[in-house]
Amino acid sequence: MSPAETAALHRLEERERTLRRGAALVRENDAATELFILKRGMMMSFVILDDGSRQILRFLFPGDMIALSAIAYPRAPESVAALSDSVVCAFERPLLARIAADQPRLFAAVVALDQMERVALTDRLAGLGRTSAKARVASVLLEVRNRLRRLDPALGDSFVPGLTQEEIGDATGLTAVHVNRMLRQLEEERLIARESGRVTFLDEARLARAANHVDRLSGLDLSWLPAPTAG
Amino acid sequence: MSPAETAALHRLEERERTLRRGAALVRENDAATELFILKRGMMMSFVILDDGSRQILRFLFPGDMIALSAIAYPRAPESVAALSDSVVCAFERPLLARIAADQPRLFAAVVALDQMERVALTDRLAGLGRTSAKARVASVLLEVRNRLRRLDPALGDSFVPGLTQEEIGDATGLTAVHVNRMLRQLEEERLIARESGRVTFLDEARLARAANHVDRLSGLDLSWLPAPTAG
DNA sequence: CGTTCTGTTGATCGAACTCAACTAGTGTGG
DNA sequence: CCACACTAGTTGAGTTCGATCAACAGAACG
Repeated sequence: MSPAETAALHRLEERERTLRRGAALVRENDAATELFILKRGMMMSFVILDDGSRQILRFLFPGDMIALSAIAYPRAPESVAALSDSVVCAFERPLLARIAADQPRLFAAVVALDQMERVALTDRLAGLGRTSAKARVASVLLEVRNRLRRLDPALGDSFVPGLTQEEIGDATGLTAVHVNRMLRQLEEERLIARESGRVTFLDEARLARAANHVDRLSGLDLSWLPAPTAG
Repeated sequence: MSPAETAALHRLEERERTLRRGAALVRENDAATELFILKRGMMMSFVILDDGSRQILRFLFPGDMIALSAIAYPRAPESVAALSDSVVCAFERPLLARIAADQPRLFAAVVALDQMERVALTDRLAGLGRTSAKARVASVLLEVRNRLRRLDPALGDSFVPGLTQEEIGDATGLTAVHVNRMLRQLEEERLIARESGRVTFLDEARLARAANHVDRLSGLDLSWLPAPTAG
């Protein structure tokens, strides 16, 4: 990465904001002039339907870009709230425009990251449409563990998801009661173990199979991007 | 739009390819070096799960960009096939890179379009997770009509979806049998009428309510984009 | 030290699936 | 030109998965 690109990235991270668990960062239909990068903690984006039910669209981890849809929409299409105490960096829309103009390679990388998220979204869509409740719950566990491990490569088979069963339900389109039964079933089948909020994968291969899990980790390919611009 | 931008757009549309109904354009895991713009016809992107079931991720209409995920992934994460006889324009990845570098404003517009599609995807996700079978079927009908109307503003309440009930089922996570029953129910409730493949909306307001439909048409906001570059 | 949140468990209900049979339209090859 | 096959749609009967309702236990918390 060139010095100019590094500088541009740092400019995005000047203004920090702290959020407590449960706090809202963006509300649906808010005017969308700000974008964010999650610095620390875990957040979620979601929508509330007419009948009051909630669908969690995405879990957010440090490094994730929040509210990129502000590129196209004047109002936020989804809400964002903190699942744990979190820190975000806020920046204004025009700053991104300047990057698009001055640092095309950097902007293309942002777009590429967004594509990865889009693919994750389609995987989730396929899961919701076509897999069993047990598979969806297993899938959330795998996703969270994998994201956490990207932050701490030393993380093994044991971790604390930091999600309530209701939150897992809202992500998978299930009720909290049924999530509970599915977790219990995964436990009975010796795929996972649980103790006070901590989950341990006992047989990850079998769990991945039960979840219909597709591994997309096979490295990105950004080689086709334009060469770095000078200075 | 500046002349240079127009020229760049035309360069994307030099190579045309024709597809018959049912023909595959991209297969999951294909090497992804090409991108496409749909010129005429209707297509779909989908994935096939381990158990053989299909989840349709997105219906594609003229003007839509196909396989933008090639920006990030070396292999296609989803398949694309023609729902009717179609024409696409193919171009190579590096051509998009050149646009990113030389026409930042144009590239940002591409990104904005992609965001719109991302939002549509999240709306679909919420529908799959949290709405009834009837709502999902109604939602597909509304979506297809609205997209068709964007191409032909004269289109009224009567149209030919050009989808089989099985395809509607694969888009909504339902079986073809149940889609049939839901269509019949919408008919009995006098929300729609059907005759030999043609669908007529009898009470669009009530249909939209039944579908939990969110209208995102409220204009885009691209005003913050950088100024056009010279020539 | 009550109140609230989260998790657990049982009983019952209902939406959507599965399986099966049948019809109508559309080719299509002999 | 017809017989056969194939696709798409329709309908009924029975089953199942996950929702709903309800009750309670423990932890967290002000």
